[in-house]
Amino acid sequence: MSKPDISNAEFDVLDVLWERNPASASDVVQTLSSHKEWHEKTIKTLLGRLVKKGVIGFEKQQRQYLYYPLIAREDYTAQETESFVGKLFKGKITPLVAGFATQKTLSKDDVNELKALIAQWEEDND
Amino acid sequence: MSKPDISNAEFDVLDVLWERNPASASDVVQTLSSHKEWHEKTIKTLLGRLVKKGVIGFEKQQRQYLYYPLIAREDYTAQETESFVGKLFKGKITPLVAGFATQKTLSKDDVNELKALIAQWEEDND
DNA sequence: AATAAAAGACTACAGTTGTAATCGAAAAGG
DNA sequence: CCTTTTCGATTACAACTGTAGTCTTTTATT
Repeated sequence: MSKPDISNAEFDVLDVLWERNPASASDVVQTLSSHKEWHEKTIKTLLGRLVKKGVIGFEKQQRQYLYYPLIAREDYTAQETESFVGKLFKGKITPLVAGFATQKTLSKDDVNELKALIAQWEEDND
Repeated sequence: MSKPDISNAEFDVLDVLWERNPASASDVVQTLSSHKEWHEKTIKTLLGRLVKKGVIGFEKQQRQYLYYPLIAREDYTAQETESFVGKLFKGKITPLVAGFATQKTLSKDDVNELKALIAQWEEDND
């Protein structure tokens, strides 16, 4: 049951499928062509690897395959976030946010969103 | 000038040096022995790789080397955080915190710390 | 002094990753 | 029908990783 490791390149492909699903290999190639200079073959390889890892599935449509994700983006991000925060911040988000704040400068909107989030939390558990 | 990639195993070694520095190879072996079942040779290899990557340095003390980090943990975490948040949350921390909150449940203390952080921010930039 | 233990250097080796090229079958074009 | 294009499948191949083992040189030990 261990989460299959998804490499960086694989992630970019998977991310396309999370946005637009199902999609054929050439759909993915098209979508990625705007911001990546990857050869078509490279993308096909990555799709194949994701299939082998059980991260995405496909169904044949005539000769082409239509691919789709087998895991939800939220689940993936939740897991990754947990391990990331665990690894670098002893599992606490506050220092992450603090560090982020000092370096990236939060916008007023960001801060308001955070406040709203906290207010919501306090309303839920009091 | 590209930040050298630090692998997971390498990170664990580096993390020891961030806590206790300078340290000899056997110091690191000792420290890691409590929570990792790594062979001494493995750790030596990792130290060597970190040196080659320019992530840590050392100075000879008689026959042994004393290793020390060449990059600050804060700098490393800042960079990693930025790329992590950029990759998974379009660069916004709020959704990260939100996702974290729904899954990991924040403690009252966590929330208070966040509030303090925000209050501080608002005081600084108003 | 002879030998064993210990340190770092070098070597090993399979699995993963990035980045494709080639191969065989099928479909589309002429 | 024969040729070219297009799919997916298979193969390639070097760099990076995890995980040590061997070699050489020192320094303890007996």
